[in-house]
Amino acid sequence: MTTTTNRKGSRANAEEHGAAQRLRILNAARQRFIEQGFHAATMESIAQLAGVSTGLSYRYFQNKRALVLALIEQNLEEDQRGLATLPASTGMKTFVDELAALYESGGGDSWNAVLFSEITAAGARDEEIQKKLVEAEALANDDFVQWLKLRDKEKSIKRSAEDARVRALLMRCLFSGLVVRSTREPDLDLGLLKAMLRRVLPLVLGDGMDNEPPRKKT
Amino acid sequence: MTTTTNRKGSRANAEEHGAAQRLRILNAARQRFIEQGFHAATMESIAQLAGVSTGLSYRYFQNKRALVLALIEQNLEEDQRGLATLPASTGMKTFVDELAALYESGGGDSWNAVLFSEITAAGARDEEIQKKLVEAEALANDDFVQWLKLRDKEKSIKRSAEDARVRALLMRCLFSGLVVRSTREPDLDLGLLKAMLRRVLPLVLGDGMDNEPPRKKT
Amino acid sequence: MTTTTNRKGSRANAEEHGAAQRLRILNAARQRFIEQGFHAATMESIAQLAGVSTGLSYRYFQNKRALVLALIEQNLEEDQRGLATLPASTGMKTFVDELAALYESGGGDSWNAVLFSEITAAGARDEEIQKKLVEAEALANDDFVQWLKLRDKEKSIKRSAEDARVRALLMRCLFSGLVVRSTREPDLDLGLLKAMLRRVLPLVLGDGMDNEPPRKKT
Amino acid sequence: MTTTTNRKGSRANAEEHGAAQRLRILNAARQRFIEQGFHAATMESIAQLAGVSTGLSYRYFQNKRALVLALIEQNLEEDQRGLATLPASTGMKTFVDELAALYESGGGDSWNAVLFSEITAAGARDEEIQKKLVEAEALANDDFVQWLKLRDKEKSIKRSAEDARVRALLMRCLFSGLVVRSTREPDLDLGLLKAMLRRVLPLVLGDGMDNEPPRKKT
DNA sequence: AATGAATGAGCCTTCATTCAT
DNA sequence: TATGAATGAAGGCTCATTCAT
Repeated sequence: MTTTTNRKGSRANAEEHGAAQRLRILNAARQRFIEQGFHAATMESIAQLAGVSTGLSYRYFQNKRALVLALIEQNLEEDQRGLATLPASTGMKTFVDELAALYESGGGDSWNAVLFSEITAAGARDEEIQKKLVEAEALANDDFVQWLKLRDKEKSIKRSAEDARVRALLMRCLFSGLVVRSTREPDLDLGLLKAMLRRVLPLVLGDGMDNEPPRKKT
Repeated sequence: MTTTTNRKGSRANAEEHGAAQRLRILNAARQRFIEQGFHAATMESIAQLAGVSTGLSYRYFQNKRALVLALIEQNLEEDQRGLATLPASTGMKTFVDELAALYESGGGDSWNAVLFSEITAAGARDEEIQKKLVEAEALANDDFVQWLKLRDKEKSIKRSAEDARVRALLMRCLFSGLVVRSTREPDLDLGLLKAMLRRVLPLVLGDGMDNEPPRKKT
Repeated sequence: MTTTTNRKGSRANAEEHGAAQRLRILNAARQRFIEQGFHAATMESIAQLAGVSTGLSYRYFQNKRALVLALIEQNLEEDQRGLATLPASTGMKTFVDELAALYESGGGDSWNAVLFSEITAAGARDEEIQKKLVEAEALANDDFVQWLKLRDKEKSIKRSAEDARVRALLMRCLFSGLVVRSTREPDLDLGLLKAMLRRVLPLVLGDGMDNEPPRKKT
Repeated sequence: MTTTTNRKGSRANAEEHGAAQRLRILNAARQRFIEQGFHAATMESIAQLAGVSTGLSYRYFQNKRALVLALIEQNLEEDQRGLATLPASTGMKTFVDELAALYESGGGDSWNAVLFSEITAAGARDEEIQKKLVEAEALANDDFVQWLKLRDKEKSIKRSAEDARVRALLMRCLFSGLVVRSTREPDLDLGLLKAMLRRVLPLVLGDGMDNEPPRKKT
């Protein structure tokens, strides 16, 4: 217990406390949504898991939907953090292993397969969620494009700006596809998966690739 | 009131009638699930759209969940029908165009993006749905593997049995990924999408590919 | 139990049944609103009193507010029925007695003092209720103006059209005032009340009144 | 922070401060009750408007109901103040204009039409409120009776003691009726209203009136 | 086979009130 | 005196499912 003697400290503590509460509720929501889905998870069970009263949850989140919006943000932040700490020199082998691990664990945390589908579905029925979702995806995509460009530069590979966007798109499709498939083909042979990844990831990472073929106009 | 003269005819008519009713209810459910999601769509609105009473719906489907199970089956059948009529000689250009169209339309009918996510999410909370889903995916996957093998044979390409499975897996990941992304990146530049597909589809179709690299043991 | 042999009869019964249900719920609502007020009366207690389930109430009334709207209509209808059966020849003595009785009983049924205030207050916070209320009042006012004119005609009294409106307004103010006062001065000496009425009602009924003074422009 | 040098001064300051706080809270409650009604107005919004914390409100008023009780008192005091400053010589014209203005403004402040109905309704559900309300009405009535008597004396009119009570009752009924009608007939033609008042107010003020008719026994 | 009225459990949300600081 | 975080009970409303007809 930090005891502070001045108001500023006290207020800072209150803010910290509030942020911590908020996070606990949000994490509880994440867990319950994953376990039971958005509709089946009740606000009461979320509050209970967070160790607060139902009413208090509504001080931190306007309503149940606001939890989804906050989760989207949280996911984006975690993605960005993850990418920021991924060395540009990361080799294919690492990707193969990490993607396989992702598959095996059902999408990890921020890409949890069930949550991913729940949020996608929720977006279809709620304009605000959809808007937030599209925005977050765009930002995440930009981040990955930047990462690819940085990687090219480090490896002294010259490629067109569009090329990075094409590769990022492929990566994101693969990624999303893997996440979804992890629930629909949970018993997939990981060896098969890795073989697939080893075949397709070079297209994403671009190592030793020929110059991309010319793009046709739409 | 249709008057039938013999019992057999009458029963046959009745069965036909019943099957038609069932189908109308199922289609209504599909439409409502797509429009409003599984939870928001009420049994009453589904029955209304189908032109029957609420009570009658329960003669054809034991409960709301049964509608999801039936939809999974319906999707599988439509996939199978689609693959059965897809010539083994189909070239990459066709695939590129069809996948782009799929993206643009949000996943078409049996792969409707919203329904797809709804069902994925539903599977996470319902063992029976999950079981059915996994089964259907396995069958659909086998079908595609067969199609690839047939294609290789027609083109007189010799490949290992596993190679087809690897390529099928890639295709399914791509497919699922595209469906999901169509809701999360609805404004994606279709030219970019096609460029991506032109780059990756050769890996699936295997035309002009080098021999696949040796697979490591898991 | 009336047994009907044809569909029409059956449907008619269903409609009758529905109307009866609706009425029972509405009357239950009236009673509970009077006893407990609009906010304190719960939908459950209303349904219970009506002998139906909570859910069924919502088949007949979209929401709690709709009960208020229906009550306003019901009140208007009862007022109109009451006025329609009030002989134009009704003398002052009858009015005095009836108004005193009204006071003593707290406003009777359609003018129940508590309900009256509840609805007035509700109107202040709900535009739709307010609109309905104003409409109903205007209609009720017109009715009373007509009644006064009819009375004048029967008594062969010639008065300006505006005169009837002035007297109707006075009557309505008195009426509303009495209703409200019946809760705020419940122990009022009825003799005093009657004395007051005997003094002011001639102005309303116009018997033996001088010609009204000329009206100034606003 | 005001620094006071002696205890007495300090306590006096504190008391003043407390009274001011109390008044600010009460006025905030009045405003919110008028805007939103008794139930819709939350203690938090009242405190906020008063510029104090929720918890502090409970130091000045035991609970939400206590605010209503205090408002009834406040209204009574304002009425008494108003009457005390109303010259006994006030003529009918002034009354007509002031009552019309009252109508137009929805009852002014202490007789605000919405608050008036809210409080009336609240009294029906709460014995303590009802008691206070009846008491306040009796006092206000007495005041008006006194005022009428004073007026008679100034005009050297001799009337029975009961006569003043009859006229006071009429006035209060008119008053209450006008207040209520101002919400139920907000678009009333003010000319009509004034015509009505000019006709009925002589009965209240008693100027040039014949001796009242003999009163019958109840 | 067909209807749709009826049920009732359950969820989201609000808010008067309390209390640790 | 003052704060505002926290509680928790309760209410409006929905909807899957049943059942009398």
